[in-house]
Amino acid sequence: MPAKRATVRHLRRQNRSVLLSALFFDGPLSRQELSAATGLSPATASTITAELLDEGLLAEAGSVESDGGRPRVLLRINPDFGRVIGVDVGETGIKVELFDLAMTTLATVEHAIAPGDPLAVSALIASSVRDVVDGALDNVLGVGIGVPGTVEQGSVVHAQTIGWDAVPLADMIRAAGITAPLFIENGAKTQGQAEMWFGAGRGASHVVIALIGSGVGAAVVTDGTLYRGGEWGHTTIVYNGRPCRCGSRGCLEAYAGAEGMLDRYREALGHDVPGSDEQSSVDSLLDSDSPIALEIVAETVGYLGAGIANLVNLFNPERIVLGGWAGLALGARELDRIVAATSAHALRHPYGQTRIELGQLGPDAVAVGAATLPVAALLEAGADPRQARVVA
Amino acid sequence: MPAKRATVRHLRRQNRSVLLSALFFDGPLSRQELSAATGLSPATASTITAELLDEGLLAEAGSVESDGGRPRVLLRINPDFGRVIGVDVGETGIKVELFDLAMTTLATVEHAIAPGDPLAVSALIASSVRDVVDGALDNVLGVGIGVPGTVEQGSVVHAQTIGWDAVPLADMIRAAGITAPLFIENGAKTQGQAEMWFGAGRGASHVVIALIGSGVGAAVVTDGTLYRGGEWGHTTIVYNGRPCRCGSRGCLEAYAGAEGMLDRYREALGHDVPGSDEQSSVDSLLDSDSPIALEIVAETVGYLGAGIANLVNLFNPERIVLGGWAGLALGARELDRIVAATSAHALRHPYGQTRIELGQLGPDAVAVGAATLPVAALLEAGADPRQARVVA
DNA sequence: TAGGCTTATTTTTAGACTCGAACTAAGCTT
DNA sequence: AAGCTTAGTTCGAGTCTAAAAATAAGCCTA
Repeated sequence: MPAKRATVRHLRRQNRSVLLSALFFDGPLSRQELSAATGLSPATASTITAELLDEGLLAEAGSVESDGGRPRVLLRINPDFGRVIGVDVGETGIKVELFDLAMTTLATVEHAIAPGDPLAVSALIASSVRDVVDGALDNVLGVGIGVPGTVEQGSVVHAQTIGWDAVPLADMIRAAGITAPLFIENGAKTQGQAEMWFGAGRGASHVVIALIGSGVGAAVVTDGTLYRGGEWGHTTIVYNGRPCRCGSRGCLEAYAGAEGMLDRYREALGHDVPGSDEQSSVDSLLDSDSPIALEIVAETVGYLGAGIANLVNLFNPERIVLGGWAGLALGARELDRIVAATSAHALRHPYGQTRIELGQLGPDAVAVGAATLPVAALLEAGADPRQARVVA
Repeated sequence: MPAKRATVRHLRRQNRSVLLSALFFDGPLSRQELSAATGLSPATASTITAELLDEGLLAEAGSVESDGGRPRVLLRINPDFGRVIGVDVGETGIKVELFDLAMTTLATVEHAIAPGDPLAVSALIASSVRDVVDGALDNVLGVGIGVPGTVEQGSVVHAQTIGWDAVPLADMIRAAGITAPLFIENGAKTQGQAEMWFGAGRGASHVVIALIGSGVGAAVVTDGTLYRGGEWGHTTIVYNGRPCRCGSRGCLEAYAGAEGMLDRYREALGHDVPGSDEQSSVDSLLDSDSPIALEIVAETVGYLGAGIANLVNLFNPERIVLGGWAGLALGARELDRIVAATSAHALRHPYGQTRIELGQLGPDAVAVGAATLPVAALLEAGADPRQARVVA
């Protein structure tokens, strides 16, 4: 039942959408190039661009001389048509960033948060949003918010690690006076979206972005669209294995997550791991030459390889992107062995079609990815003229 | 980059498609009901049905009297517009079935095959297709073929269990004189498709169909569309566990597949399992009251639950359909315990949104599912009039 | 410096399509 | 038989894309 009736208006929306997307992703293009890139006739490309220019969504971006012929006028998305905001709600703090439509960072604000107080957090988000736009909220096309948990109907958040249970975040932020459209999504997915648009996922359409931090998550892209689920970390990989904080046993996260890795290290050592915080502890583990540390790292690589192999077998991706702070730290030193471990566990055929790469964006990508949500909505709706704001 | 330009012609195709789909899935409908069901205006519903009636794709199906008003004329897909054929290529034999567009079985042919001889099999498929239509090949809209392996570009088959490596099956069948359009797909997926259209998956749009036979596979439906991959059986569930026939260790299949289950039973018993074939051996295991058998079954339920939980966590389906001959045999006796084991391993939240059910179709569903492939193509393309055959 | 040439856009025109409104068809009730 | 009710069709308006023709804007050459 996904098929939906189409009316003549949908045509224009759809074609506006492909045209806008072509411009967003493939930089400034002339009308002619646009026509070629989208498959639209030059006539249609022309009328649509005229419309979009008129609405202020597009802007001219110089022209390219030719050797004997009318020069092409380049067009691009007008970066100043509106602003988008990305919010990264982490386990210990929030980060709010303001972007223009070229995704250039214009302002950033960070605050620490205490766990378990959604009301305070939503108020903090609202005030930070106001700070970052300096009061000019009417120019904001939307606010994307990445949260460390699952999101229902785009508005209700369940985030165990910060003690949120069925928090109606969208309503709360609106109640705090933010009227711009809100887009709430799992942080792993916003980070995955960022890698897809601007990082290691560019150009591919079947990708798994594996995110390894304190916990373990994954974002799955199939046929170019980001998939909803993705609780890869709580996939059983050792039946009846180590207890996991989720209540089950033998989850991948309990072995390959930073916390699980350090727990195992601690047990093997018989004492605490050096390092002031989790991140430096992981570094010290990875950099240690002691046999115990080497063994723990080798084991981790093995478990991670098996976990990645599961993704390869299930999703048959053309690319696997290894990200997350712990994933990047481990991958920077051990990528070859991770690849080998994956190969040992995966089916030959899907494995032969995939490539494992390191993520290109740091964990800050959560906010960028969150900010892409309103942009994606804009591109997808073809910036429906019926919703377009009048630009004075 | 998935977005594609739209022309005014696509409109009609799309609307023909939704209208045809409504009729296919929701039985005979009047034009008025069609208009309501599809969202099309009565005018458009009328002109499109007129067109389709004219082309022979639709037929009238009586009328419904009303209390004081013009009676509604019911329309349905003309079952005799064309025939479709479903082929089930199994590990020991093939089955070829002929259907009309109401998916009524009109003829069936079965043959045994020897493994490792693609040429003979393709010739056998071709001759069986000819047999089943009694020479009337020009009436056939398409032949769907379910194979026990992976399919590339819809034509090249890799099927380890019958010794096929990169077999260009489509070309071979065409070379054997079958000119009808061919649709080749993994058998687990065709079976899943059958459950979606006619079985336990009806009406849902996020479903995982778990198929447990000698081996283990899954078909994943997201947002109403069947996903490509799905090598669930070779997902690591016991790190460094039992060797699997795929070459890796600890795969789910080595524990929850019929073969793996019987292997473990055999080891525990210390001697062979009673039963003339795999299927009867499984029955005897499931029906036995011996402590060893009970223990093996309980273990299997546990592994299977963990495997299903992985699917729940990863895909967040609204429904899990347990199928395959061994899955049905096990599920018929142990569904409650399978549900409990799944619950023990899955995250509470996605688990709360899912329901586990038994498949409603037997393993014969492979052929039916295969036959749905050309039907799906017909519905999806809206039976493009430019491709429609002229019906004398 | 004026034509000619080349390439890029815009205008014009034709054709396809959906929708709303008016209209016709086909039954039942009184 | 007139009126009522519901089903389906026809017509006109409006939207949209594509192909073709026209125009714009440069370079090159004589």
